[in-house]
Amino acid sequence: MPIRVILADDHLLVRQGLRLVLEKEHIEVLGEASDGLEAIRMIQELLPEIAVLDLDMPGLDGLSVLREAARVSPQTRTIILTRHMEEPYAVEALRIGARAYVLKTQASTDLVAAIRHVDRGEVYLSPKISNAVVRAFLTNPDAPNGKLSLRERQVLQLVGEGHSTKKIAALLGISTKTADTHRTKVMEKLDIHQTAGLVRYAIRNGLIEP
Amino acid sequence: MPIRVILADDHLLVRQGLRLVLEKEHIEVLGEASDGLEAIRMIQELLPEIAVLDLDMPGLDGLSVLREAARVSPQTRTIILTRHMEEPYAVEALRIGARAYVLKTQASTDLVAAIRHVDRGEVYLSPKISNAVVRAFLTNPDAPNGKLSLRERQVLQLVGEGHSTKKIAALLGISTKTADTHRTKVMEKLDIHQTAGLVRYAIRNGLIEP
DNA sequence: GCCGGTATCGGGTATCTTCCCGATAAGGTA
DNA sequence: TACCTTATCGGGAAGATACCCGATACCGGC
Repeated sequence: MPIRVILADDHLLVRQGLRLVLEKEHIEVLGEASDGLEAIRMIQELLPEIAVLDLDMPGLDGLSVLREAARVSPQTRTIILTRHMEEPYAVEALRIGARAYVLKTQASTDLVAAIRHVDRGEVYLSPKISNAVVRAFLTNPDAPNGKLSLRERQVLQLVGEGHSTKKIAALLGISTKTADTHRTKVMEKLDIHQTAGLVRYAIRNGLIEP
Repeated sequence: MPIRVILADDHLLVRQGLRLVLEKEHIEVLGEASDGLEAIRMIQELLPEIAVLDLDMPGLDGLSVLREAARVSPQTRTIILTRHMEEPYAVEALRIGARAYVLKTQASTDLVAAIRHVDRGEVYLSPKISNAVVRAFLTNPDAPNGKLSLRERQVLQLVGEGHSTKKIAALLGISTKTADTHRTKVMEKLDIHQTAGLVRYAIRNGLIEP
């Protein structure tokens, strides 16, 4: 039986290319998602062995999807696919439970290798990231980088994308008041007190694109 | 004789996926470049009919490659492949001489269509970008970037810096209502309708720092 | 001399933001 | 067990935003 995966990346062109790569290797692509929420729905419905998640997606980023995916389909293993070489991302991803971290700058064989390793229950890291991650784990076993909680980062990202609090609440499936609380918490923690400042912070920290 | 192209994108994984897509369509991929300088060397050596260039590349971005490519191989036609949907990028690219502008969020058939159109000497734009670009050309045939008046740019900059309308009015020595009118005008002209979007626009256009 | 763009100002309103106050529950840590 | 963080939800209020309507005035181009 072939390995069954879903692909989540906001670029259709990239998804279709990856699908060809994987199908050539007899890896079955059950579905494609263009944003985080769609990815979660798809994982919940299709229960794939493996989910390949882009780190930069509108609405919900890969790390947030990761956490939610573990809830709706614990047997699904996740692979983070990204252009970020900074190890904080990788460390955070692994901490949350990702089984592999693959750089988009690597060859497609790297993704295939990651899928095969993860399918066998192993953890896989792109060669270029390995050293940095191991070092990061050794030097700093706990304490990530951010003062913000995961939920707060999600809300911040959506604020940066221009969504209203009500819209954010709808996207995350929580009440407007809760979304507002998260937003307020973010402002308090960062000591930033207008939308414009939040947007600039989100851009500086790579949560969104300018 | 098949169409001969080179691919320039800093993500190997993406390049390899695209290569499969194109080869399936009997488009020959002469070479792949992972940065702007490599792309130029490759264009100079291989003289492809078409060069597919990512806009975000380390070292030299797609637009700069565009200019240089026209010098070293005038017969090579260029296609910009990007994740940016903002029309300023597209307008600038076309101004410099790109023959097509394809979004990564579109289907791979879109890139294939672009290559075929460009090979026939035509210009191709991703459907989602077309309207915006046409509008930009019609409403403003010249004028580099200045759709906004001086006063409007001042207000936009102050908005981006996080000031309230009242504060902006005070800083500029005008009434709150006037400042509000300018702000509204900016939103209308740019077709952006939340503060977050204005901030990102201001950053993209160098009005403020992230 | 008319038209378009810029700049100035105002009333009004629906929505959103920012910040108070409060609460419950789950989870890990000391 | 006691404590803290996180996440959830609510009422209320003051201010800001987004957009609707209107107006006057200057300036430059055709």
